[in-house]
Amino acid sequence: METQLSNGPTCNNTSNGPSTISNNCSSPVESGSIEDSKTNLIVNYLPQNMTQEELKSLFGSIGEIESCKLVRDKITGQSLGYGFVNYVDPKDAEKAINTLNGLRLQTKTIKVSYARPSSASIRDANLYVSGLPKTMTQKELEQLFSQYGRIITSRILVDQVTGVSRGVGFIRFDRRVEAEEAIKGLNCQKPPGATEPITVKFANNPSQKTSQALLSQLYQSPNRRYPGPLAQQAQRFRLDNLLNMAYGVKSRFSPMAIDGVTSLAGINIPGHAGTGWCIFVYNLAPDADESILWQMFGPFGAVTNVKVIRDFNTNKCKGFGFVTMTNYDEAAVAIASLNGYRLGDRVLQVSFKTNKTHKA
DNA sequence: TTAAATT
Repeated sequence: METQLSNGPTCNNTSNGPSTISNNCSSPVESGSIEDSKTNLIVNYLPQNMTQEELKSLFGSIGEIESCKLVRDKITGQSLGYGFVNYVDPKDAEKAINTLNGLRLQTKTIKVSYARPSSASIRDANLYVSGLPKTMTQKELEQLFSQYGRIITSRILVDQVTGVSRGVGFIRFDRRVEAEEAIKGLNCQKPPGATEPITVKFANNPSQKTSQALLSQLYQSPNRRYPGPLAQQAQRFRLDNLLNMAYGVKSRFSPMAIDGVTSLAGINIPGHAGTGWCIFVYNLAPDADESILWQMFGPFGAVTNVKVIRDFNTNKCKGFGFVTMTNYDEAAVAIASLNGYRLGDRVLQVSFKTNKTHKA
C-alpha cells in the first residue's frame, strides 16, 4: 500500500476540471432577493433518505419558510445530500444556524450556514489532496492551504477502525481561481517537515453508495461532537440494520410484516398514521421546543415530523409532544431507548401514540 | 485508498 516512486501521472500538472460549462441556461439567481441574503441557508450532510418535505418540516420548526429545496441528481432523482432553506425573517435564519447546525440525524451531522450568492466562480473549487503526512491535522492542512484563499471546508479521511489519518483529504475553496492557485503552488510539493511530496488536484464528485459502502461509512467515526449514550445506542442500532442489509441477518423486529398488514387490511395499529409511526412523548418541560425532539429522535432514524403541543394563550408546552418516524423498527428502538429517559429533572414517557383521549 | 457544498 505504498505510493512510493513517482509512477504514472502523479506529478504532472493536472487541470482535469469538468470541461467548460455551457452557460446557455438561464441563470438560477436573478430574482435579486436571494443575493447576499441573510435569509437563505445551505444545509449540508443531510441523510441520504431525507426528503424535501422532511427538510421543510425540520427547518419550519424554527420559523416561516419562504422556500425550501433539496438538491437532487438530475437523472436519478437521488438526494445529493444538501439543500437550501430560505426564511422569511433573517432572525429565523440566524436561529436555525444556532440551533440546527451540528444536529445529528441518522449517521450524519448536518451543517447549517448562510448560502453564498450562487455564481460560476464558486463552483468546482474543491480539491483532493493525497500523500499527506499521517501526522498532519486538519488545522495544519488548512494552514497549508489558507495562503491561497478562503477555505470553505476541509477534511482529512481517517481509517474506519483505528481513526488514524489515511493521508487523504479535501479542501474546498471559496472560489475556483483560489483552488487553481493552490494546485500550482502545492502539487508535488513537500509540506514543511514532510519527507514526501503531496498530490493536489481537483476532486471528483462523490460516487453513489452501495449498501456495502454504507457499512464502511458507519464504522468511520463521524463527528464526535455529542457522543452521548443515546447516540451510541442509535449507532449500535444502525449497525444492526446495516448488517441486516448487507448479510441478510434477521432483525429482532419485523417492520415489513406489520407495515404490510396495516396497509393491506387497514388494521389499527398503535402509532401507525399512514405516513409513518406516530410517537407520543410525555413529560416535556414548559419551555421545550421542537429542536429537543429532533435532537432526541433524529439519531435513531428517519424522522419526518415533530411537534410540541403548546397552550394557546401562554405558548408554553403543555407537557407533551409527538414525533413521526418512517420506519417501524427505528421507531421501536427510539421508544425503547427514550422511554424513561431523564431530560433535565424530568423522566420522559415515550410510546407509540394510541387513540385514547385520556388515561384511565 | 475520492467524501454528497451552490438551487
